[in-house]
Amino acid sequence: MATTRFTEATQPSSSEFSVGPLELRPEERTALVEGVRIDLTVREFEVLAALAERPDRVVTREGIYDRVWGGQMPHRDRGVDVHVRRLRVKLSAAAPQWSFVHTHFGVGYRLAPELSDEGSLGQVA
Amino acid sequence: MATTRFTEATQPSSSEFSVGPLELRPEERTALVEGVRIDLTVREFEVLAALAERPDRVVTREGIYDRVWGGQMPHRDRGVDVHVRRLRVKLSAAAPQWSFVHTHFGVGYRLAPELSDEGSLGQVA
DNA sequence: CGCGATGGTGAAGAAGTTGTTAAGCGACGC
DNA sequence: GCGTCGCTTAACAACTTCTTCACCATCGCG
Repeated sequence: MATTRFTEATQPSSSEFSVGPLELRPEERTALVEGVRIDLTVREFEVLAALAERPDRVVTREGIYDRVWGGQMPHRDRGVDVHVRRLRVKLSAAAPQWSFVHTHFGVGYRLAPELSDEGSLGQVA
Repeated sequence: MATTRFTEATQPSSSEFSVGPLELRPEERTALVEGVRIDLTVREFEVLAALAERPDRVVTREGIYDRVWGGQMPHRDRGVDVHVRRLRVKLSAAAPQWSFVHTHFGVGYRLAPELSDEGSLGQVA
């Protein structure tokens, strides 16, 4: 990757962690895919973080809600869904060959970086 | 697909348990056979859980119904049967050499992982 | 062996969930 | 004060799952 080298200067804050090609920097509320920074809003980042804290685990909507907004999720609230969508849009824009967030019908979402089968091919129409 | 390694991070929730090669994670409504996730719907998982809670015991349809749907099973209801079937399909798809759910005619079902006799034979298409 | 009862199977429609888009609002910076 | 940005909410479309039904296979019993 053509990441500019900051010989030392770049001290990783203790809290940052990564899941596959995804790197999270909670202190900066910043995420990187394969080294490329993606611009997430605060909410988007929080949702991502909620999922990233339990990679490959299904996190319920309630769990995400509580982790991001705090408290009980109002019945039929769609906030989580909408933010997950925007997250997906940004993630796939930054790394089209990867799929990260998987839906578990009736339960919630799961974060797991997976290479889409069309990875080597040009790309979907 | 490229299986991503989740080095550690994944801390097991306290409630998960297993029966033979089968692992259940109630919080996530997720089941694994020999470590491989199988995609079960919520109902399917609940039925499996109802059986898994009493391994090798015959659980009556009424028992399963009450555990999954709650309340008295309507006379001649076939819901349990239908879901058991779909469960079987998915289980055997994930682990063809195993048979898990056994029918007890006139009574109910029993969960017991058993190696099918053709396990060693190469009968794979 | 024949019959009634029970379970297996496949399919269609109903019900429930999620995807997607856009409008309304408030906060912020200029 | 105005324009921009992000969050929330609503509405509709698309999709998945559940339920129900019909029909066939199998079981148990006389």
